[in-house]
Amino acid sequence: MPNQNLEERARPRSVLVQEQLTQRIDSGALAAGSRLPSEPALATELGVSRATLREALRALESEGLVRRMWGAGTFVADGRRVTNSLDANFGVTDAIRAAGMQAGIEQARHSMEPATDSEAARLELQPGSDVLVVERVRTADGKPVVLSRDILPGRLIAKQPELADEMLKRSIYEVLERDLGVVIHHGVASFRPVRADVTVARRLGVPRGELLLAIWQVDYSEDGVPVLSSYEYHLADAFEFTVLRRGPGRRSP
Amino acid sequence: MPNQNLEERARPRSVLVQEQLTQRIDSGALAAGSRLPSEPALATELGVSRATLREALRALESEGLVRRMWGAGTFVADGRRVTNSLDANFGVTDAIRAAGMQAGIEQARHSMEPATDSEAARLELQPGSDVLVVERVRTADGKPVVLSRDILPGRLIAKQPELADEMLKRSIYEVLERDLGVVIHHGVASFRPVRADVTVARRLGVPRGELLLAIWQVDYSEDGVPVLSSYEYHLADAFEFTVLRRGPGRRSP
DNA sequence: CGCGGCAAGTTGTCCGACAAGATACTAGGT
DNA sequence: ACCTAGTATCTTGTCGGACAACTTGCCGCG
Repeated sequence: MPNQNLEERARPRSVLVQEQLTQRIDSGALAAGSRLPSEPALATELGVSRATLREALRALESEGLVRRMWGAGTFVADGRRVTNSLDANFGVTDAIRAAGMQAGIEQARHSMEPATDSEAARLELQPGSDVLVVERVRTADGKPVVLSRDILPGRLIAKQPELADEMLKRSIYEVLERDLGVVIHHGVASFRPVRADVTVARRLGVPRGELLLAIWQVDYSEDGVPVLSSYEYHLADAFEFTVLRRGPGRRSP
Repeated sequence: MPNQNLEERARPRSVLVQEQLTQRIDSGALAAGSRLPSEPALATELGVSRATLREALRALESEGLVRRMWGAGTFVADGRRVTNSLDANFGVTDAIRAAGMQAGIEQARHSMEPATDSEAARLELQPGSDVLVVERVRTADGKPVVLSRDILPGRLIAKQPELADEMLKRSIYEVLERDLGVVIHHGVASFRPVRADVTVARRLGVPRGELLLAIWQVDYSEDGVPVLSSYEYHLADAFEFTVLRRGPGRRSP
C-alpha cells in the first residue's frame, strides 16, 4: 500500500519553485511578455540549483505559461489566461465565483445507496457497494443555474459520516481536500447539449425543453483512483465554457 | 524580428527525448502502469545525459503521461488516453477520424474579403485587412455533421493563393503545417449549446431548431501570433466531446 | 512465524563546466 | 557620415559526476 501522508508530505523542491513562479505570473509580478531573469540569477534568487530551476521551467513551458528561446531568454507567455476555463476551474463553485457571482446551494440532499453496475464500473468499485449520492441545485446570485448529482465511494466518508452534511453547504472538492486529504489530480469530462426534461426543468425552474449543457465526468486522485463521478445540467446561458487546447506540436510525417 | 526558420530548426534534445518517450507510450511499447527503466539506464539507452532525460520526464509528468515516485521509480500513468478529446484532437477532421468514420467535405467555398472589426481584433490585424474566409460542411461517412467557417489573415497565403483551393479539400491545419510551415501551438475554444437557425439548418440538412453545439475558437502559432479564427456548428449527436481537466494541485490556503 | 533493521536501488538535488544560439556593440571600410 | 561585418557577451542547452532523501525487499534475529 503506498505511503500517503495526509499531513506534511515532503514535496520536491522543483515543484515548490514551479508553484512560486506560477504565483508570480498569476499575481502579475511577472508581466506577460516580459523576460524572466537569467537562469543562474533566478536560481540564486530562489535558492536552488540551476538544474532544479530548469525542471520547474520545463514544467511551466509544458503548461504554456512561459516560452524559452535558446540563447535569448525565457519569457512569460502572452498569457491570455482564460478566466472560466473548463480546464482550470474545477467544480461549479469555482466557475460561478470566477464569473464574479455569488455561489449558493439549494434543494440539497444526500443519501447512501448501493451503486448501480455502471456507476460501480466508473468508480472501479464492487457492484452493489455503497456510494454517497449528493444532489444539489447550484445558484449564481440566487438564480438556479446548475443541477448536479455527485457520486462518491462510501468508504471515503465511512469514518466521518457527518461530512456528507458538509457537502450540502460547501464545494465537494473543498471537503475532499480539506477534510479528507484527497487531492484531485485530473478528471475526464464529457458534455453534449440536451433539452431539459420535465424533472430537470422543474428543479431548475425553467420551461420544459429549455437548452441545457449536460456534463458528466470522473475525477481521479493523485494515486489514479477514481473518487468522484458527477452529472451536471447547466443552463445554456449561465456560463460561457472555455477550453485551452494545447497544440499537437509537429505531427509525425 | 525573431528568427523563425521554416525548415530544419535545431530542436533541443530534451524535446526529442520527450517525443520518443511519448511515442513509446502511445504505441504501447511502454504499457500503462509499468515501470520505466531507471533514469541512468534510460539516459544511457537514449544517448543523453540524465539531466536532459529528467527535463523530458518532467514535461511528460506535467502532461500527465507518467507519474514519478521518489525512491520508487517512474511509472506510465494508468493512461485512460481519451480518444476524442477536445484537448488533443485539433480540428474536425481528426475528430471524425478518431471516431472511426470517413471525413469528407461538401459545399466548400472560399473568398477574400476585408475583416470585420471584431474579426480583426480577434486576429490582431488592422481593421479592414483582407482575410481568407473558408466555409465548409464536414461529413462523417457522407452525412453532414459540422458547418464550419474559418478565417485566416490574408497575408498568410499572399504568396501562394492556390493554397486556398487546397483548404477546400483538406484539413486547414494540415495545409497550415505542411505547405505554410505554420505549427499551431495552442488555441482557446469556447462553446455553448444553440438551436439551429434557418440558414444553418438548411446547410446541415436538419430541421430548424435542431440541437447544436456552437464552438468558436482562435488558434495561435508558436510565436503567439493568432493565425486562425473559426466558428463551428456541430450536430449534438455527431460526437461525444471530452475534455481532460488537469487538477488544480493543492490549493493555496 | 513475526518483526525489525539493513542494504540495494531509485529519484531529487547540487556543482561546475562547456557548447550552441541570439543579441548588442564595435571596428573597419565605403 | 553611414553601412557592414565581425566580435564580445549574454542567454539557454547539455554534460558528467557526486551526494542526499526516500522506497522497497531481503535477511537475520527474537
